[in-house]
Amino acid sequence: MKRTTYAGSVDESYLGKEVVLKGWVQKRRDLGNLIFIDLRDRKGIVQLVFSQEFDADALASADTLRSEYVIEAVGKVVPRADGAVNPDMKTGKIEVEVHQVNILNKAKTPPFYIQDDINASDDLRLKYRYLDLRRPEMQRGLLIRNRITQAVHRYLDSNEFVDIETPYLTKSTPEGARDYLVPSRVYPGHFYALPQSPQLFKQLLMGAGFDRYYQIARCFRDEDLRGDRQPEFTQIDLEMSFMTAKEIQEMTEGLLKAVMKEAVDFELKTPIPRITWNEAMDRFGSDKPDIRFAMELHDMSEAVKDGGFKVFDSVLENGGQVKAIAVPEGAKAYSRKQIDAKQDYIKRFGAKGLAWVKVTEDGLQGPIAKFFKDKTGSIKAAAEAHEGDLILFVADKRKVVADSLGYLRTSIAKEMDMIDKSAFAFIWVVDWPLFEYSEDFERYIAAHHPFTMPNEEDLDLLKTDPHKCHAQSYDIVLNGYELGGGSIRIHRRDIQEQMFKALDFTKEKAEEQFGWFMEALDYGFPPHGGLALGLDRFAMLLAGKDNIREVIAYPKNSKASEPLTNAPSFVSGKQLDELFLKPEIPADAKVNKPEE
RNA sequence: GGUCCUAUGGUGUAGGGGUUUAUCACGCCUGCCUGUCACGCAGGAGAUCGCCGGUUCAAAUCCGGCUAGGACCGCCA
Repeated sequence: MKRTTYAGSVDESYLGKEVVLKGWVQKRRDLGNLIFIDLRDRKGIVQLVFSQEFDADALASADTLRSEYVIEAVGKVVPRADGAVNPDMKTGKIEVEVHQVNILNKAKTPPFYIQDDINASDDLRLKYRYLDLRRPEMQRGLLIRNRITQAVHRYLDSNEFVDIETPYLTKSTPEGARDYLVPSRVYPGHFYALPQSPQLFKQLLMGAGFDRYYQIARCFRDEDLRGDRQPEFTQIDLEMSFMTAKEIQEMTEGLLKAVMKEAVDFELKTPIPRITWNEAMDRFGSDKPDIRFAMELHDMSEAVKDGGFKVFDSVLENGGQVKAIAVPEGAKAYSRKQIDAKQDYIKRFGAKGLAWVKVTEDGLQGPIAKFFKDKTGSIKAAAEAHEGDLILFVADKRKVVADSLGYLRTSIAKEMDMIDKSAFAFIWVVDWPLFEYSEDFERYIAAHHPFTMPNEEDLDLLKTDPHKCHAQSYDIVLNGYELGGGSIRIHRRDIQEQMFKALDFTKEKAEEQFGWFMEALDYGFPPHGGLALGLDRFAMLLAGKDNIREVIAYPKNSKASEPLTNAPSFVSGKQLDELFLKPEIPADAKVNKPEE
């Protein structure tokens, strides 16, 4: 029997017609000689009715049906009686009088309900991911993801972009994240690496003359996981020749506009606002500011200077900053205990403390208020605070101040419900530093990546004082998440060589690692640049989720394993022998995963 | 590598040394029921309270270790 339509698609246009439906039993309501079955497929749910009046055999069969049985049902679509209409259901005005039903497969009772708003653990959901994915909410997320990628293909195709695949088995390169390695059977002791991104391959495609490339590409980074980070993730990867940073951003805005329209029917206004990296750090304490709410950081140096509060004074004398945010109506909302908890939290960013005052009708109140009795007006003005507000101060080095207040800003905004959850607030963060100092490596590393073009006016600095250079790079930020980033790339060998030099590469090391790439720059390489968007994060944000696992069909758990297949796993000695591998596992190493 | 939180029938939970035969809800099973849609009613089954050890006359409960999961810091060019 051929399915005539989806269960969830049956509507009044089918009235009087015979339909063949296939799907899962969502729910059985057995009233004796009258049985209702909610039949579910990916389009929704329709009510089946079984009665002797339609077919006695079908009624008998319906009695044996259980949740999640897979069935096919033949019946007539009829209107429901006046009192039996269910206004909460899309298909609530009709039902299907079944005169034939076949069980296609039985089902065990699932470990959790196949419905939205379950609170089963993530572990259980991942182990039975195929059941989790039956839930409409999960299907909705994957369908939004699908609409995004379909819109991307359409928009880019209509703008002359060429979809080209790049290798997954490629060369390990220094810098950046830890690589996933794949041993070579043919070359003992040699390894491929899974790509952290198609970066150099897409640049070479510019060298090849394709001038507009895109790929929805999987990327791999062997680092610890977070809610917005998986070891394998998907980028919408773009690269363009002969375009300025501004032109690339405009092309991206066109893409975002198309995606927002098609995926969630949101009218994105362009141009998207731009902010420099410096301004983002100063005003929001973050390089990925959430601009759905204000509560910006304010420099309090002048207002608190010479107040006699030693903590502030000594920080300022040592070239640090005193900055603050004013929490609207925060004086009542935050108890001393809650402020202390915030203080404990920001210590992880290096903050030594969190100073605060409450703005009341009698002036400032709080442990440090006594230092600023005659400065109430200037403090209120500097912090843009009003009566009833709570002013939170952090005094420290620039980065500590930014991290701490940036965190406080977003966490308090969430707690105080200051965020419009229906908003999609995009912003470009431009003019990034070219380098950042790594405490770990005790040297400068590329802030974006080593192929990023410095600002034209900084090209001389690259030779003399490279670490002051800013870059022609840009991030696109959505609701406080780094949605994507890109840059104009270096297309001249001399600049690329200077870049490696600034990164403390010896000439030999640069040649060994990237000689193959730099040689390409010698053969008429066009100016070019591009950008990559994180598809998982994009889908997460458009689906209104707070974890990218919710929009990935088969994600890893937070310990980088996959409970469904139980990957990673041990392999046979034969497999290891073929690859010339011999694991040496320290006695204290954790080697077993659950259920091994 | 570090910090914090969690672990009790299939699922989610209550219980924080002995009034426990471990609470409740949903689910599951059996029976009844012709207008349900969170169907209803009656009955029933289902848990060695994550694992190991310690304290104690007595441990689901207190302590230690381990394991697993989650969040965060580091890490993520």
